[in-house]
Amino acid sequence: MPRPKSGNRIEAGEPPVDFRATVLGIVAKIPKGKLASYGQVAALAGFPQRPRQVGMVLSGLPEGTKLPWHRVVNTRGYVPSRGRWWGAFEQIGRLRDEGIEVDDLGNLDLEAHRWTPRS
DNA sequence: CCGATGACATTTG
DNA sequence: TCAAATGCCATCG
Repeated sequence: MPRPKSGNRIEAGEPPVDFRATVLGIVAKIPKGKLASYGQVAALAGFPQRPRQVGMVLSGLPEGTKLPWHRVVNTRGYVPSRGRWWGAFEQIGRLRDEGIEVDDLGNLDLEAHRWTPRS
């Protein structure tokens, strides 16, 4: 597996941090064509007050990750940074492939595709 | 150890 | 309605 260049925080200790693992688990459960906000995922992970750390976890995701992290957006309803970030543009294109309406800026209709977990 | 930063959220002006 | 300020917690330098 690729060894991410220095700067990848995921291996910065890489302890059994359930937070990271849990968050990734939640993201992995997001069905195709659905969207979830950071606060949503954080809350499902058991930490309703830690949306930022969720972003940090996703920021350390390896390039070959299978997690549909691109389905995780903020409450505003747009993909991270609208392209300011390293690879948002490519992920935006993937969202379109999922059947989600996304414009070039990464803006999308979160409420229209809001993923709601059921007990 | 302490200060600054951050793929955010929420509240106030 | 939009823009700005504040809060929360973890990681980085």
